[in-house]
Amino acid sequence: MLELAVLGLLHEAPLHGYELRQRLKATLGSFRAFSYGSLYPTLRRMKEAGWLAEDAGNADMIAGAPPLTGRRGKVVYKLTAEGKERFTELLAEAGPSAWEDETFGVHFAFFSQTEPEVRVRILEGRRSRLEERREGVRSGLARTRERLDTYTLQLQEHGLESVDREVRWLTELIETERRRHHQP
Amino acid sequence: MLELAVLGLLHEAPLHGYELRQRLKATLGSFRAFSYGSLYPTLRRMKEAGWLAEDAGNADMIAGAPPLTGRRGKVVYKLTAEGKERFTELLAEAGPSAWEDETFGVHFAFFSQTEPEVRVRILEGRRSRLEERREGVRSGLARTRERLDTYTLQLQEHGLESVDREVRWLTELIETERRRHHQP
DNA sequence: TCCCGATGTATCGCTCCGATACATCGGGCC
DNA sequence: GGCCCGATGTATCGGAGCGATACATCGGGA
Repeated sequence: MLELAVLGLLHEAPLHGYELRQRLKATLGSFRAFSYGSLYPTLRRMKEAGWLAEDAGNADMIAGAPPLTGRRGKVVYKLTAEGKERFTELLAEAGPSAWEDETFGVHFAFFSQTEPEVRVRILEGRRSRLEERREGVRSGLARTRERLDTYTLQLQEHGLESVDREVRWLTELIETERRRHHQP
Repeated sequence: MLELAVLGLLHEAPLHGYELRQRLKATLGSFRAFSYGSLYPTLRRMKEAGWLAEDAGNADMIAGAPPLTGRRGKVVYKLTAEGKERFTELLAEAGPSAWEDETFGVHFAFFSQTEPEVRVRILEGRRSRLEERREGVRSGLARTRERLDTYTLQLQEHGLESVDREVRWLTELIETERRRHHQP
């Protein structure tokens, strides 16, 4: 997952780790954070896989960096051609890997670079996923309602409403997509 | 986390792994699942820690189990005295460990066994946690709104509304708690 | 001058997930 | 009678991500 996010962000511009994380927070918002504990290992793995390269030209140099001391640290990453290819490849995926809880947000964040049909398929996939879950919870709730204490019940119902809300949100998005798609 | 959930469920009745998981799903609902991949190792760890014991008396025996074949499998777990103590101890905690994203739901699920003041403190802690996050997202959004594409924006705003909703929910719960608490 | 908070890179141990592997049991169907 | 399938049941493995932590530099304000 982080992989896709990194590819997406570096697709716009080369960045170093710290800034990457800032962008991650700004882009995914309350959806997900991604700590350095996953970021740096992921960057290493991706470099090894050949998706990215360290941009040796040091970022600080640009703004007339202080002449003394050979600048250490600040490793700037940029996408390689393979990295860009990989990004396109991942963006084209419209399976469960794109609409599960942990993944959907990241895919959605890069929807503006995603094919319209893929967008719709992901949104619909996500929606049916949630509808399934809603039915599961609903029926479980119907079966065990009387056995549950107030708090458990409250938790369940709040969860149910959250799911409902997301389903409605998705429905709106899907309709918007269809309108845009059918009369461009 | 799973630890608390297991303690809570076994506090009500002895269960075997499979049923434990069913209860986990039924109790936490859409909040969290906990797969076997975490459940069984956790059970082992907890047994080693002395919080649970395998109830040798086999569950199937009760309903006049088929006489042939020495019943294999079906390991029934029950709390030890130390386990019950540990549960009480965990229930009394009212720090961040009780109101973070991953933990709050589990703590909430066992609120009926939790001290009223602890309940309120956890609810309030959770609420300020969410309010903090909301402010973070809001200000980030204000700063970068024009730079974001439609989808990223949509994601942020949906996230913001979700947080808002949960804050409102918590506020209601807190008020209910206070009413109950002050005039019992 | 000194210290603090932001910037910056990096690792470690841990929890949890998803996939997978098995084995058994009861019921429905041909 | 025989077969298969879905529910019940126990268990492990690899991998992703998190939170804490360490450490170093830099700019600015007291």
